[in-house]
Amino acid sequence: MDPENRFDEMLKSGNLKSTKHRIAILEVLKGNKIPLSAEDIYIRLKQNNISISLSTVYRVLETLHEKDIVSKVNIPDSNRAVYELHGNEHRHHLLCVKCRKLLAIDGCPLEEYEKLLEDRFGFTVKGHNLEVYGYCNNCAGY
Amino acid sequence: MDPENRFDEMLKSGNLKSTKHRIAILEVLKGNKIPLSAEDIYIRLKQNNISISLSTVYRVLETLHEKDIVSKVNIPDSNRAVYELHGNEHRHHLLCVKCRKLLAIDGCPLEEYEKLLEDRFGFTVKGHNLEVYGYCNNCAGY
DNA sequence: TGTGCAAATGCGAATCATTCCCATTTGGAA
DNA sequence: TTCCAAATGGGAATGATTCGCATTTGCACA
Repeated sequence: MDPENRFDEMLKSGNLKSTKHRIAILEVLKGNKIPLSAEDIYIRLKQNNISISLSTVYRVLETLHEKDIVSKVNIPDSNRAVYELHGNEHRHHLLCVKCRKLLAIDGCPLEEYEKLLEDRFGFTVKGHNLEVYGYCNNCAGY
Repeated sequence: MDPENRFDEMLKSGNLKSTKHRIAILEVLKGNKIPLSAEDIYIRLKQNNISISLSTVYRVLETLHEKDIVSKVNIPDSNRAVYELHGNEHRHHLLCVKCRKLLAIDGCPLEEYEKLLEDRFGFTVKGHNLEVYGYCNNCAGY
């Protein structure tokens, strides 16, 4: 199945209309291994001569995030969020505080921990945010 | 040792001058088990007839955070930060997305995981942010 | 294949936590 | 007590994100 049809399916399964902007944003995300900010996406779309408003980029990302099509990553010590198409499994990232590079980590160490918290606190866990930061191997010497 | 002297010590050990505002902020934090936002602290100080500027509250919190006297907690899905006096060990929180209550969790499940990441990615881990969210036992039924 | 209407979008203004600027005040070393 | 770097006040600036509202568009149904 070609990518655009796959995106159509994803949108339909979330009861979302399939619009050229949503497809275009999904395509930008698909073309990047690194999570992108709303503005990054906006700029890439402009470069591809796609006319869109920054508000729309935010709205689309928010919508796609609600439908679990896109995941939202909060950058530590910053008020920026970045977004990525997620496969089915959720993941976390390593942020280099020097070069600001983000590395994706597959898997998540918190599954049993969440169960423990549910037992201990009578809490119904819906999710978590985890970002790990430090120095990447290029920046390790400071 | 009385609390004020203890705060003096904490400030001195971070090469910080001991000012009445810093002491007052530390006292507010000490009097609250729940992490407070800069504005929460500002309001409490005003209620105690302490004249202070909101900028100063932010600056003091930032400084105390840098010196590891206070820890900063980012609230998921919000651009607010809250602060608490931390004992020596770091901790995480459970956020109820309905009533917005924060529950402190003692301990941290990520110590070995960080070592694993260092080995796997050649990354020097400096820290992490982890917040878990869901429904507390009062809000569990939605 | 047209029609209608809810959903999506554009665009600029508004929000809101936080930071910045710079003039004034203050802690504490000497 | 003096003096200077550090701390503070207060208001403006920032910057990411959201909101309001008029306009456009996807698509279900006729």
